[in-house]
Amino acid sequence: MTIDKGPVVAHGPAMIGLKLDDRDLKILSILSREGRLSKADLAKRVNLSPTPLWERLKRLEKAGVIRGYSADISLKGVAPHIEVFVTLELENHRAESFQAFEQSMGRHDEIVACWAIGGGFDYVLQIITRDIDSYQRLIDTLLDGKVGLARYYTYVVTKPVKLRGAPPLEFLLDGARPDGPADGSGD
Amino acid sequence: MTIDKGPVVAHGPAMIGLKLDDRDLKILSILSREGRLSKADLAKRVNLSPTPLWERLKRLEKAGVIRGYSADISLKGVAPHIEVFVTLELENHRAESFQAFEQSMGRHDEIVACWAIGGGFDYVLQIITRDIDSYQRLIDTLLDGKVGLARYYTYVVTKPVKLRGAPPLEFLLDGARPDGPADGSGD
DNA sequence: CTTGAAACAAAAGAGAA
DNA sequence: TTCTCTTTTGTTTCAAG
Repeated sequence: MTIDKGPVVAHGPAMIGLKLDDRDLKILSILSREGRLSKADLAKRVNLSPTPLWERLKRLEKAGVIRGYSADISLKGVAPHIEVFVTLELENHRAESFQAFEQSMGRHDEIVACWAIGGGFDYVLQIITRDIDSYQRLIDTLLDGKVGLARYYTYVVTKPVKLRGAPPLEFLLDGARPDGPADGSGD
Repeated sequence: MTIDKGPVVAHGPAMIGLKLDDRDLKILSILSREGRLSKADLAKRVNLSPTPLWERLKRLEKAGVIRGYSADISLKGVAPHIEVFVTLELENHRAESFQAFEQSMGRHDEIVACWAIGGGFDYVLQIITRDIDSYQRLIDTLLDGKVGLARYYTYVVTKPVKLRGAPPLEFLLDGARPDGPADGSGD
């Protein structure tokens, strides 16, 4: 059975040179932490009336800067689970191997994220699964498949130290600041 | 169609003892992908009228199962940036070293996430920064501080293969399935 | 769980600065 | 243009059954 879980990666529309002013920044910054804030309240927080805010939002969403919204689910107190990071290397570096591997990523819900990387390994995987046992079964599945794994290292998360940051918008968009004071509030 | 898996009893450090039925699961699953869906629409999608849905949602939010909502920001085409994973080990493993290190995580917006891990390293860091140069400056800051880094490995992301998805709720909450059919409905 | 009503938010338009 | 103001439609929340 192949479940189409869809998109392995949803690239935003290839867009270029969208200009974001300070208010856009603030909007993004607020929404990245309070994704369900009403547009009216958001407008107040950035000193705008609803309509202009609404237009900015639409622009940001259309441009793919805001890719979507999501609820932050905590498994704590809901189900036993472990979180694991894996760095791994493929046996061979032919394009078809990469492709086969990357497609297999989409077929496992337990693999919640995957990045291709440089620096001694080919991929980093973030996995959430029930326990070590089902983690090992997942790895075995990957090993058994046509995907050739040369080696992999397992890092079990013992404690989340810092969770869920938004990208450092102010820092990235405002060249100079060493470590942005994320908030220009006081409007 | 609704698959009846029977209620699952939540457990964890806080021992909440929250019972999640199939509909709660579906609600979580939908909201984790469409975090700004209106409650009215969500109600329709799970065959409920607004009020009971509203009560379930409130219960889930109060219990901390839904921790919050956030907008997914994509910087593609908006700002130059690189994403980096770092595995690192501290020089010494005294409690105060860990504590100092973990506090320093909170002081840098570029460090978007950090996990304590077992397996040869102490931490995994996920970093988003402007370029290699500012990445290196960040590392230097950590090296200069009282936080003693014994060694660290840098993995620059070359391609996001699978973007952070929801935790595999159905899989975690429903014992046996190897790879859950994420959806129990044809609504 | 349903109805239904009052309070509130979203979306779109007319027009002023 | 970009914002404010206004209207219509739809959503949220809660009381009562």
